[in-house]
Amino acid sequence: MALSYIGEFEQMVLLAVLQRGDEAYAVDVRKELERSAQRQVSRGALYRTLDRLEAKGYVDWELEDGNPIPERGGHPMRKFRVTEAGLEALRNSRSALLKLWRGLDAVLDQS
Amino acid sequence: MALSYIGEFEQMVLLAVLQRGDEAYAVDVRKELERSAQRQVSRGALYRTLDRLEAKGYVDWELEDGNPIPERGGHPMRKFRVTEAGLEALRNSRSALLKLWRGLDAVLDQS
DNA sequence: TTTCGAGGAATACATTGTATACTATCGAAG
DNA sequence: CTTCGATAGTATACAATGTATTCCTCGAAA
Repeated sequence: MALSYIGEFEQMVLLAVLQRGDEAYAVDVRKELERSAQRQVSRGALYRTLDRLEAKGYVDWELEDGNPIPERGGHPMRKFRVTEAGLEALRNSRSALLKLWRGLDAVLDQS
Repeated sequence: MALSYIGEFEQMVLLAVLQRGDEAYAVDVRKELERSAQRQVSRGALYRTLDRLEAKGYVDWELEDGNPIPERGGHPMRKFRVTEAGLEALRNSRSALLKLWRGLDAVLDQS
């Protein structure tokens, strides 16, 4: 199981974490996903995927530093970050897709 | 199961079929994949995926017209083609990824 | 007619995708 | 200080996808 496979949803979650920069709380990541991918994301689906990405070493997280207590109730919020390994995986996927898209713009571009 | 999900490998297989144009025999598709995605693809994996794509209506195929018999033994070769629904699915995936990549070039570009 | 190579199908199992239900914790209402 | 509701996260369960291994079938060469 050398280079573990990265699924499509995992890829999108990683990207959404990156997009959020310093504000990569699960809730924000979910909003980013629904906005960009135009699809519903259940909380369970997201947390499950984040856990798996963590197990692969593609993300890590810390409890927020500044204001330790979330706005209102609930568990302490985790702030996610993409690791170097995660970046590497993203680069690989992207590289492959770019190659496969090459020359197909006429068919794939939606105007 | 309204808009059925399209996995990453399915997406790549669709793209490889497109890339091959009129020569989209399974064998060629496999070569295209290994070349672009830099990864091994077992025959079983490919045929399984092609079958699923067919079940979703994303590809169809016909037995080759010109020379009806393969070069040497074996089953008749199937020539695959991406359907309009398949193109639609590809456009959706691509659109989502392009959105998620936006602004991350500095991190994602591998030189 | 036996062997061999090529294309494909069947089987089996691991990994991912996804929803639903559950737990815990805080602020506010009473 | 007890209850309620909202919020953040966890657990469980199952469907869909990813992937390899094995088997089958057909011609051609020997």
